[in-house]
Amino acid sequence: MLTIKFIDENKDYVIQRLAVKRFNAKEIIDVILGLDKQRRQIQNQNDNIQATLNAIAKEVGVLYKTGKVKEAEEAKVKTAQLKEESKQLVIDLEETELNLKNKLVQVPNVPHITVPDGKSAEDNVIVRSGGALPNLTSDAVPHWDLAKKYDIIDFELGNKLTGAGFPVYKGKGSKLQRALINFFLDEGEKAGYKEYMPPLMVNEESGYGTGQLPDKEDQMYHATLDNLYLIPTAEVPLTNIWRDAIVNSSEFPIKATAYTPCFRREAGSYGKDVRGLNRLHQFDKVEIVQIQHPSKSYETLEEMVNHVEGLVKKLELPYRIVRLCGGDMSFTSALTYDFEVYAAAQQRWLEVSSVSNFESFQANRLKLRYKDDGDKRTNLAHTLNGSALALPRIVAALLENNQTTNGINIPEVLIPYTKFNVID
RNA sequence: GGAGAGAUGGGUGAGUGGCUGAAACUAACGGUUUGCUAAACCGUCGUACCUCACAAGGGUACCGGGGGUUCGAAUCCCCCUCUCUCCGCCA
Repeated sequence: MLTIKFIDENKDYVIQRLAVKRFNAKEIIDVILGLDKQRRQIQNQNDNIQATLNAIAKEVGVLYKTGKVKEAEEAKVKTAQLKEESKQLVIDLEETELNLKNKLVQVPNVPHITVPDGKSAEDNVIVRSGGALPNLTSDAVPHWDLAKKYDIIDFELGNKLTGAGFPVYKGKGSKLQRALINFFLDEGEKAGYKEYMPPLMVNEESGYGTGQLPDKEDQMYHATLDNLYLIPTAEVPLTNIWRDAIVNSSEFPIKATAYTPCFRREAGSYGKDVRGLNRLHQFDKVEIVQIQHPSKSYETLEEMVNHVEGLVKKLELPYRIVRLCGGDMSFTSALTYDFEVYAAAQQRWLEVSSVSNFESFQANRLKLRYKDDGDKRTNLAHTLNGSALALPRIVAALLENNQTTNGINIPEVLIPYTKFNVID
């Protein structure tokens, strides 16, 4: 959520930059600024009435104490009408605030100045790429066939236990998951991230805090009896740690990482996108989060991108980093880099990480503020997060790219974790 | 799940209808003094909104959340949430 102040002070810029996200902001911004003006007027009126009421109440107290009962009774009479007026104003105020908020949450984050114009994924800009594309033999097969051949991931068994999109990892497949998780967490720790193990279910407030609610409600599994949501990403519990917090800027950067399973309903997905590990309802991911001073958040974004790049490099996967264009960016992001790895048998680039700077968009909802030393004022912090990394598509690429006639080779860096060097 | 107790500012904790946005102590920060890993003393020390220059000043709201009684509520009443203790159940 953008702040009204920012919109007010940068109206033309906001309209112009939101056009890059294919969002026409002109009209809604006028409505927002109008509602805000109205809101201030109403509050001002009501404050004045309250002040009068408070004064009368004080007076009545004194009159009673000095035995002037008659005068006190007279003073009381005056309050009735003021209270009526105030009541109506409070109703108006609440309604106006609600309207205002409803409009405000419809406005996406303003894309950073470097975000390219564009409609869809076609218009994303490849920033850089690395790693060599493997030369597979002609009998190379996609990962879902390999999973079956070596009996390491069982999709049918998952169907039996739960349903589509809930695979069962077996034997070396299971150990590979564990290895990747530990590898990612260890790398995160080396880079200065503090490890957390958060709850996998969150309450409504947390859902609102990071923006999954209200609009992405149907993407989350909802335990209605207790009104809890299964997390779609560790970003939700991890970032909400700092909901309603005021930190001293000397604590920046705050760096947190967590491994969690992630649960996504993925309503509306179909076709080759959901084949095998490409898209699941439950998957494992290590997430990194940073909270940073606004003046340094873009340096931090670069640092996070470099961290993720280091991971795919160490896994020896062919990758490319793309800067998302306005049309392909998420609602909440100001700048996003996607990481894609090449799955050689499917001959597809698979998105494995998305690293974003949300600037103060998320912090505004979270009420995550900071204070500079010696300054009484609070400001909104900047939040950033990224996957480092999501497992399934990494596994898909590892299996497909490293297949040989003798089995699937494990990248060097993972062997200390898997304790085996080939899946056969 | 049953019974009871409780929820106050960074922490401890006072306050049961007006003089309380809230004592006291403590932590933190700034300063004075003395000087050796410190003490004493003084000062500052919640958030949001309105007015307004995001200054000073003024106003309003907030003592877990919501509603009510009253001229006036941290204080009384109702509902909810959470925490603690005991019992039950249990990895």
